[in-house]
Amino acid sequence: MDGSAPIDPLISSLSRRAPLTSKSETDLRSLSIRVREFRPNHDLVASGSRPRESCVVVSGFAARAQYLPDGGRQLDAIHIPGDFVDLHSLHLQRMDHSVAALGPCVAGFIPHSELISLMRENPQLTWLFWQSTVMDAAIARAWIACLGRKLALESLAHLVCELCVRLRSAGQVTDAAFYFPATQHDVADMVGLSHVHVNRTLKELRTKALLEWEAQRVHVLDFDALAAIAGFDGAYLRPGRPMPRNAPQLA
Amino acid sequence: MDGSAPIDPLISSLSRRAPLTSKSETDLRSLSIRVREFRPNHDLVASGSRPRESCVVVSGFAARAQYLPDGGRQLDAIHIPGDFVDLHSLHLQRMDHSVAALGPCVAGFIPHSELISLMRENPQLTWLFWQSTVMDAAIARAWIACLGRKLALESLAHLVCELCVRLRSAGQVTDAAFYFPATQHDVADMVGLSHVHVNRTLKELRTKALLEWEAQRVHVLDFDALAAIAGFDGAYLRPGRPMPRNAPQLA
DNA sequence: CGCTGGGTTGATGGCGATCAATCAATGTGG
DNA sequence: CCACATTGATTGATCGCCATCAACCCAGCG
Repeated sequence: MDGSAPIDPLISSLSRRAPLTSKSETDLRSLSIRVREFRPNHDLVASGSRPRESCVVVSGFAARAQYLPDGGRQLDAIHIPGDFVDLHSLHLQRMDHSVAALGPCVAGFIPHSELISLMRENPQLTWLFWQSTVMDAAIARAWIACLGRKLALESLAHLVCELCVRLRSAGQVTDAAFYFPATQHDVADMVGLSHVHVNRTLKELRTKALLEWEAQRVHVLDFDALAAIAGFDGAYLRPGRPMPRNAPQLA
Repeated sequence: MDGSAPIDPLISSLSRRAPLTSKSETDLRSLSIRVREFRPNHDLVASGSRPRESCVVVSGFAARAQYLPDGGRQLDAIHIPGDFVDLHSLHLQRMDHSVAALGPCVAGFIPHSELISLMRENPQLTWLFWQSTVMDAAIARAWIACLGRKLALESLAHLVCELCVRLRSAGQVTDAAFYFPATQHDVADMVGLSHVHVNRTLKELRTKALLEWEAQRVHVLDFDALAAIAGFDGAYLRPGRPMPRNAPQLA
């Protein structure tokens, strides 16, 4: 027993939303997880595949990536430890995007069949898994607003605010700073800009003494100012509704 | 009996994804629906509210709207008859966006409590409702790619392709044309452009003989050419995976 | 010690925003 | 029946944010 299991980040992520019943925790720990390590930029999940297992980030970061016909790339989600990166693959015929490691990343793969039979007997986990996919979608909507209507400075500030809030609740922010291994090229593909313009805009945020960002370490110097610039309201990141008394069933 | 009930579009939409069991259809018809009519641009659901019911489009169109601090607006989803517009509100504390009628719209409101108790006893509907929220998210991802990395011409072509495919499967496309009551201002807020540029870009699509769009009627003259311009691949709009044998439960 | 990946900076250009005006369709009140 | 206002489509002129192209620097590394 080394005191840390690959399922721990997921358990800890879910229990931030609702106190897990002891049955839920036992059920989760009974899942078989195949653990794999990934190098930066390598695919955890391939676009077009038909996954038979779902993937949880154990440590490090992952990002969903869409490749465009012209060779361009657009990222549409960032996943931190404890996040399912493709729980929605339970419901989709084919992956409409790939998932790539952002920096070095450890991921755990859980067979769909086990997730299904687990949910069959555990309404709380059915509820929380569904809720995970819903909260993912809320983040995607915030990105849509950034991409559609915000300036570069605003979008980048928004990204930093979102990461900061999510990582803080995951306990990965210390002294207002967190580790984030994305290159400026990666960041450009998140906010829909060129890497050159990302560079200049980050410089502007640095010049304004709002943040520092070097050596894969983001230091948030003035969160409130960043949030003001970004028009950031973190409400969409808060835990969802608890499961109602008579929760839905999946069997 | 007038042969058409407000629940019909939803039933027809769900049964396109999976053959509904007779229990499912009976359960759906037993729901109480409060029907309301909305004028163009009026809110079906208000941002910031905590809905206790979910809303289904019965006829017409609705769109999710986010309002930005500077007064700007970004739409992040279009809903056609049979779509739940806010099923995710089951899981969210507060609406992080509003839902507005696009043209005249009739909507039905179903209490969350009834949806929950229905799902408690009907795994197929639990599965299909969850799947609805997942498919919504797939569409949102496609919008992210458009907003982040596509040119105006490509984005607009993509929008038309998406609408055409969705409306065709809903049986609302005849002679390659469909009714769509959005103004150019609305369209601009979908694709993240100014209404002036939307006007010019639509003109270009017209000039190229790819579509006609007047009097709220969109006529798709050359779908394949539009899809080629847009880099449109409709795979993400296809029905999701069927419910596995041992489906999850929510009770 | 050359190579490679990532960050940084400058010069130039273009896509699309903004400002502004016109026009058609519809509606409203006198 | 006709001024008048309103909404939406359309077009032109100008401006600016950001893309693109092109260097250059630096650190890590085989």
